[in-house]
Amino acid sequence: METGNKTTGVRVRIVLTPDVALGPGKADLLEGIAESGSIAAAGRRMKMSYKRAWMLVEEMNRVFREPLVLSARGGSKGGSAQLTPTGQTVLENYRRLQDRVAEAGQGEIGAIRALTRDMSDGK
Amino acid sequence: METGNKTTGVRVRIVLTPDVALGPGKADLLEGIAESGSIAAAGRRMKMSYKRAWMLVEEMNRVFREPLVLSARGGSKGGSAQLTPTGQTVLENYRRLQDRVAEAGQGEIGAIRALTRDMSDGK
DNA sequence: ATTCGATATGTTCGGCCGGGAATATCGCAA
DNA sequence: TTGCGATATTCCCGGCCGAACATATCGAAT
Repeated sequence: METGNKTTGVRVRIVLTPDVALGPGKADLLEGIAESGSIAAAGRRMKMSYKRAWMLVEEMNRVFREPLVLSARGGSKGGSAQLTPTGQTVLENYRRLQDRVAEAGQGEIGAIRALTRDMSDGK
Repeated sequence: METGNKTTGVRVRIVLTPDVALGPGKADLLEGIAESGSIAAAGRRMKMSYKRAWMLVEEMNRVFREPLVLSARGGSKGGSAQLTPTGQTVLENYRRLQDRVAEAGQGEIGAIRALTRDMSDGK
């Protein structure tokens, strides 16, 4: 289905500035916006408050040279949001990064997981 | 110098259980313990309170089948700590994972960074 | 003009996470 | 046997983060 699961596997974060990073959360948010055409809907989908979703979008739009998300107020639907070409590029590259990481690191990840205690056996 | 820098590049976290993960922080802590032979010293080195360092160690020792760190109280130096073979294996695999991720993802990471606004020149 | 739903933004409030201090315990060495 | 330094553990407290409310604003459609 979709990637970037939180409760298992590996998570990748690109540290862009000392206090701004791009990880699974923002990537999923971008994807949700692209699919739903709305910041609010994307936020609801991942059980995130609109305020927080909007703050993440605002943060992303700040750190990149061009905004990743364009939003519009008003209209028949009340408003809308969509990814810019830059936003699509960032999302695509992040998803590809996730895939490559999962593949390139499967040996090490497996080696580490094999040493963990829970699940795998009964309990 | 050393790996696993926090303020730049990419960070990898292996989610082991819904609320326990292995990331750069714990890896650096393991490395510090291996080098200093002390939880307290490793914590000081990375400006982390002893309490927090000890809690992280305790957490790691719990999620893995065998402890990653063995600690001893008393003695001429007051006490000591060292990595078990399992601990060394985990640390080695994590470091190798970091390297592989950095290499395998350099294209995507570069593509994303190239779109950011700040510091792209030397600095 | 009124309605509607989403964007945009401020404010408040509670939880919880981590730091710091305090305390106990251990074992070797002097 | 006393001292030392690190491990082990508890308690308190302030700060920060996010949730939840509360508004304000916009624009197309009715």
